[in-house]
Amino acid sequence: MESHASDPRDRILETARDLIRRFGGAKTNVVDIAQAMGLSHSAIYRHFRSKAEIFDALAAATMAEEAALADAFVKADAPAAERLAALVLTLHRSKRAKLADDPEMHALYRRIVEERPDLIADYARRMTGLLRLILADGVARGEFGTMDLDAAAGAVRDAFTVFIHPAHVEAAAKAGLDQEAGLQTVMGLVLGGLVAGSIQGGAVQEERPDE
Amino acid sequence: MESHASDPRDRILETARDLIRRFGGAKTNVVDIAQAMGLSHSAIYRHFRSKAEIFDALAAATMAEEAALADAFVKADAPAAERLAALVLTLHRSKRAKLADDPEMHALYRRIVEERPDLIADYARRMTGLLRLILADGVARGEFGTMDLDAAAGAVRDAFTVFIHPAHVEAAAKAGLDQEAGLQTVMGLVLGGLVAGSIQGGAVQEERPDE
DNA sequence: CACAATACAATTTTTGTATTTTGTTACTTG
DNA sequence: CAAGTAACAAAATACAAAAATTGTATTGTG
Repeated sequence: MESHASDPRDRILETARDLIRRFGGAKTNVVDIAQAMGLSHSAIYRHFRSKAEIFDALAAATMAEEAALADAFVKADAPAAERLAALVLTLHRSKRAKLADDPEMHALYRRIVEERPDLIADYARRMTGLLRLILADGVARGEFGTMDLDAAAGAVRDAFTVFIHPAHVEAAAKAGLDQEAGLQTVMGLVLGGLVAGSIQGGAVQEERPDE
Repeated sequence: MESHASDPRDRILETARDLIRRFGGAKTNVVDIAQAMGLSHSAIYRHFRSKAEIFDALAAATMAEEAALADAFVKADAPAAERLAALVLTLHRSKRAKLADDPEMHALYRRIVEERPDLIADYARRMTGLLRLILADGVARGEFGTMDLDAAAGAVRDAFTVFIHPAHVEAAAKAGLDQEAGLQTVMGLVLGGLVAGSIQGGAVQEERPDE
């Protein structure tokens, strides 16, 4: 886990990120990245097997940041309902902020979400795991009723996907809509359901690749 | 509301649909449609102002079919919870079936969903209205607790978007996943929340363009 | 005069080609 | 041998010319 700024992989990623922010993902190529670092482009291929791997790594980094953001709420000491609500709201705002502050990186992320279902499946799995932890804690604390934790975590993820999926967030933003009120309402509904308890999967709950 | 097969507009739409099914939306042009009807292409322009209008009308027809499908559950005489569950499940299965049986028309629909937020907003509005009717009935019957109907209907729509939005349904299908179990679980959660009641909007609930 | 065909201008798509970019390999250098 | 360069083949991209498609205006016909 060494994340020195001198790790060549990280330096490449940071340079790439900088170029993408300035000129966009479409106009950034491997030669440019190498040039910005004072190297020949083939030096890059010592550390990444392809251009796609560089771009994927940037998207993966974004996902990791979000997972870290979410993780804070899993570890926090507060009622599960509060943590769940705060987690989802934070992720939503993070996506919105990224769209506004860093549109080129958002566009890259959005593209990769569309063409790399496997990366998304991993991300969804990780996030669902975090949700599961909060739900389990909520049950342990007596806040929530009984439930099939895996099914419930997947259901919570699905119910909030529309507030976190970059394509939906972007569509809402372009239409000039604020999704936060809707998010709060869905949260009210879901928390009501969780408190009522007896949540079971309709069958074995599969993994879902969306998000 | 005359829908004779002899209405020229309908005949054009049916011909277009047939060609799209056979050769795909990309390879179907106005000249082809006219040719298939034994007309010159300019005759088509007596009835449609542009090619886009033809394609949009096909998507709108699909939306109307779904709205009709949903409407049956609004009018049915059964507990609101049952009707709500059946409505959402039916819409989900309808999208899945379309994807499997009519992939070219599904692709066209998916494309239009992406590039015509206004059409989608209308569709979402109509569907949300239907959901609202069921919710109102549920409250009247004493099945559900009190709620801000507009906010609740929007929240239900948002929570199930992932099971009905063509992009999500397609992504799940491509990954070989069945979404029905997840849908049932979300439904359990949402119904729990609706029964518990006291659902309010976080603020004034805006219209949402997704779906 | 209603309706359809033809002719035509404006776009858009396709095709073939030149250029750039990617990714590999063989070769330097400290 | 770790890190990099230079040279090169393969693939992707950009571009310009040709072809088609779209949409409109004009003309023809029952």
